[in-house]
Amino acid sequence: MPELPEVETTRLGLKPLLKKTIQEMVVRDHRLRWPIDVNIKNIIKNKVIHDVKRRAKYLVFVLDEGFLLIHLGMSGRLSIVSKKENIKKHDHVDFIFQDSELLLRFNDPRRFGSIHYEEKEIEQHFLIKHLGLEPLEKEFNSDYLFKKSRKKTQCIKNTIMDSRVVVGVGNIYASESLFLAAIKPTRRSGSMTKYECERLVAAIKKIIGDAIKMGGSSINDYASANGSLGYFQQEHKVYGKAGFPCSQCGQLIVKKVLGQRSSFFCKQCQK
DNA sequence: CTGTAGACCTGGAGGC
DNA sequence: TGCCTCCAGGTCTACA
Repeated sequence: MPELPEVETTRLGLKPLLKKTIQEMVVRDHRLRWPIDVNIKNIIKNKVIHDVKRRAKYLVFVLDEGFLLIHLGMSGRLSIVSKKENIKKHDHVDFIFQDSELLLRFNDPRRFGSIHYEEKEIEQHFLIKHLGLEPLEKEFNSDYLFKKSRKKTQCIKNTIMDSRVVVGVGNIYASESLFLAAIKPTRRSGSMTKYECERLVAAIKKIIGDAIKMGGSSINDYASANGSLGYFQQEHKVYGKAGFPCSQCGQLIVKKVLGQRSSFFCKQCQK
């Protein structure tokens, strides 16, 4: 999927939908990570989109009443396209608007994405309520990570990818952040010093912040809502670079599976 | 409570 | 060309 910077890039690309009224939601395939509730299309009909926010990797459409919650999973994409645009494979859902030649199209080959409606408090939704801090908020700091990592025996990479601790640190940015902080992904979380937590928090904020500024990582032609491509993938220092020399020291980058996910790092630079 | 493996699903790449 | 295996941006759920 899109990692957090890609979701944020998508969110920014959805601005043209503000103040538009949803005329119809067309569901061609309801079989997403959770089946799309058959009632949603009736509930959101004629509602106005007042804002599009983001919590973790969830896009939150603020309607007159209630919220539409969309997750892109691994391969999901939201694009604003012309009503005349041909329907392609995996174009599962369309949102059609009143007085508009454009529509919002949800495409997701692997169907790990999801679409939910929450009537009341979005923070109480079952997919949202357990979530930890946003990486860019100031409460996510070295004191917090140090406290959270105490007594943990798991690898630090798994801890920073745990959404109950901090959200939005996906597989690419976890490897990149650990490289920038010069910390081995296999380090036991409980062994992290206060200073290392400080470096890691700073690295996560820098990597994610920079990636957002650059429009995300366009792996496999990932594109934002307006079709533009991101450039952050050109900045990857270790992710997907197994066997290539480290940009810092020249030693070959290695790949190791942690928590069933590929992790990339430099044995020389990361301790 | 913690940590890990399995599950969901499609498609592309590479080997034979 | 076809078939097989492996791998992929996420994260919930079950189980030890």
